[in-house]
Amino acid sequence: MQTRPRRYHHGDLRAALLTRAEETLEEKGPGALSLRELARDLGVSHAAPSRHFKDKQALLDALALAGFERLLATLTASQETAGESFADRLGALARTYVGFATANAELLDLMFAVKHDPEASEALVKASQSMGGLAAELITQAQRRGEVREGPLETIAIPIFSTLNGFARLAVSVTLPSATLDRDLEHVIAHTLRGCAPDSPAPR
Amino acid sequence: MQTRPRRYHHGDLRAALLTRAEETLEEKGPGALSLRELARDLGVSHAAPSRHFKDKQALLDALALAGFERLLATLTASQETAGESFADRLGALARTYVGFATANAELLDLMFAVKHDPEASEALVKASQSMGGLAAELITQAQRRGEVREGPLETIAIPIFSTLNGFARLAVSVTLPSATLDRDLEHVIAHTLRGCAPDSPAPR
DNA sequence: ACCTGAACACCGTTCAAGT
DNA sequence: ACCTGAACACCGTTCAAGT
Repeated sequence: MQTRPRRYHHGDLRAALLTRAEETLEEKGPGALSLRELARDLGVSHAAPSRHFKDKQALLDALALAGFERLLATLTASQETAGESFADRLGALARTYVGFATANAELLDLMFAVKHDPEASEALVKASQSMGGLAAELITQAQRRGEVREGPLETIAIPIFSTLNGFARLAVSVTLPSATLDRDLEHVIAHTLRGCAPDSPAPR
Repeated sequence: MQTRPRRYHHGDLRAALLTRAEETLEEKGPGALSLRELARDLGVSHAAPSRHFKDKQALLDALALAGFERLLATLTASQETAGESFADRLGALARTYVGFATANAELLDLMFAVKHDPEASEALVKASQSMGGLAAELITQAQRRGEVREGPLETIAIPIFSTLNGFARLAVSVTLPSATLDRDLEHVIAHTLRGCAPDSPAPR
């Protein structure tokens, strides 16, 4: 009765699992994520997912990795439409980062979770380091423009990224009231800019 | 054959559950935390924990709450032995915070987890806000001493706490290499101090 | 190559019943 | 008041077997 032959079950179980998993992750939290339920939702047997992910943890790792890739792409795009000044670029980065965090709260939690499979960790470390690379670009460029103080990269990049990621995660946890979130973010950006400013030129 | 009569099972199941839960949390991660195994470890029936925690989540919430209380106590103590200057006090706070984070990685994850029971959340929000109170004290005092720029409290406290908590969580996740952790923390402290410094007095 | 079905050992939660 | 034992509905994982 099917007009077109149905392919395997509907094409790409692996991708379908990831998509559906991320939906239920964000909707119902990580505790409610069950391989069996995923399989049920997609109309395959409960053992089918094991063909694509050896483990439940393997699926979570894949989810986290995809999250890093998406975040990195969004951050990179934010830099392309931003102005030239460090203030503009940092602002764009921060707002994009926090936007991603609030829209993907559980996913962000997963991405920075303490525990991962040792082998998947490698890919995850690499992915999170690409974000460090992006921050490095931003800063060295701003240093060349004289908008950021001189000094080894990591003495500036790590504090900035700590602040950004820290604020994003506070925003997403119960800690910060969401009513003042936008305003608070602007304070964080302003504060960060202060900390990056070059030493005021000797007055004369 | 017991020389002394055994009390109920050994006194305080609730406390015993929390203690044991935190041990296995830090040892084997949150996924390995099972109420049934906890009960087995303590030699009670698998249904016994439900007398003290209506839920698995309730136990996790209690764990998080205890974590906040312990962290707050440690931070408060760190201020009592620290010097008078803002640099000293902030440094002591930061080192203590990061020390707690690395020693209690999984617990910190739990404390700032996205999802909690609505009713437990209230207590958790209150607990995390006491930390805000501690930061507030630190800053207003430093403002009075002229070591921190003027301005509404939240424009300084939120950025500081974001940085602190952000660094602590990066340190604990896969993101930062542990080899340079101490050095990186000092950079973060120095950077934060810069961002808090009062405007340089008008030269004359 | 990809999936199924049955099986195994484990969960969390509930509830009558015991002391 | 605090705990037990059985029961229920659910897991993740494995493995022979099917196509």
